[in-house]
Amino acid sequence: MATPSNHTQTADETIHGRGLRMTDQRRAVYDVIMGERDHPTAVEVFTRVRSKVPTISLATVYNCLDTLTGCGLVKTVAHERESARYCPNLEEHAHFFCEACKAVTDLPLRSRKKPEDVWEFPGEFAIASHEVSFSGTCPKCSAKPAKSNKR
Amino acid sequence: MATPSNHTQTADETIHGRGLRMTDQRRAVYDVIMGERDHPTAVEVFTRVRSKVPTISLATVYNCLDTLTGCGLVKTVAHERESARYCPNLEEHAHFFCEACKAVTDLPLRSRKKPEDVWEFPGEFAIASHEVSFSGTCPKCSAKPAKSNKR
DNA sequence: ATCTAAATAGGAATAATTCTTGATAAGGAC
DNA sequence: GTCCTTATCAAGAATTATTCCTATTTAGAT
Repeated sequence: MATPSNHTQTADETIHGRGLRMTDQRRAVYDVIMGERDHPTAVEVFTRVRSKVPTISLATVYNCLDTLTGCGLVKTVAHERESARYCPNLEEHAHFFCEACKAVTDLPLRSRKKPEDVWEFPGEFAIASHEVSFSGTCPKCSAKPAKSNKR
Repeated sequence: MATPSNHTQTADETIHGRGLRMTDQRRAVYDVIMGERDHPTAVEVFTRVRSKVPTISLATVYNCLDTLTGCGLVKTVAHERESARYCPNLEEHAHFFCEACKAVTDLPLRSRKKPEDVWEFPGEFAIASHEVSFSGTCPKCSAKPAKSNKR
């Protein structure tokens, strides 16, 4: 029982449940994503993981991210044509992308609301998933005196 | 006044309004997108436009698409990490991507509904735009006896 | 300790898009 | 109409993110 870390335990179980192994690389990638909840890109994950596992390759980071998302431990966030980002929040939520500071904020679903209530489906569509992203200016950047961004 | 075509006129005006020219290439690209409302990719547009302007290059198609979206005549549709698609529907709407037949369907906003009502914004976010995409199976594909897709 | 399949590192390959550059063309000044 | 300026174009090179390939390593089972 020697100080078991709470979430890693469950992740181990999930991975083993799929007949896969929790390797150092996978754990390090998972810990990076759980650690800073700032939606890093694969390259950002790579950079951070290197401090723990200096020999890891970018390809392995991509592999680990695939495995983790395949197991449902991490979610991929796509926004326009930018690099994919990774998110540890498994609750249903949307994302806000600040055009000024590039920060990504999670937007939880309001209680009792469903995305299907807002758009009209012309027929019997079977919804498997959805992705919602807002862009604009976040509170922090709105407050600032315009931030020398444009120009 | 000799038989003015309805939408092209407005597009011309919009483009001229920005100090740009309505060239053969731009018109051809615009007409392709307005013609078949099936959300083609840049390469698909390129292929179709070639029948009208056989010397056009893919780079020019990309340039024209940029110009048209910049003028607000066409909208870009991003879905996961796939090629961008282009859409002539300027009304606020979401998209449904059928995983079986790859068709993209426009989903109009229900009246008096707003996407902001569904997700919670933790602070004063200034929303400039949003993109919403659903994936799953469209009515046509749901009806079929499973379609030999997987496998 | 040995064996087998999974996983990794590293680099090559791919796909979509953007950039660069010299040539072409359109609209306005004269 | 001719000249000039600037926008636009075509073609291919370059870039970026991601995936693929393969020999080597490793974990877990026997």
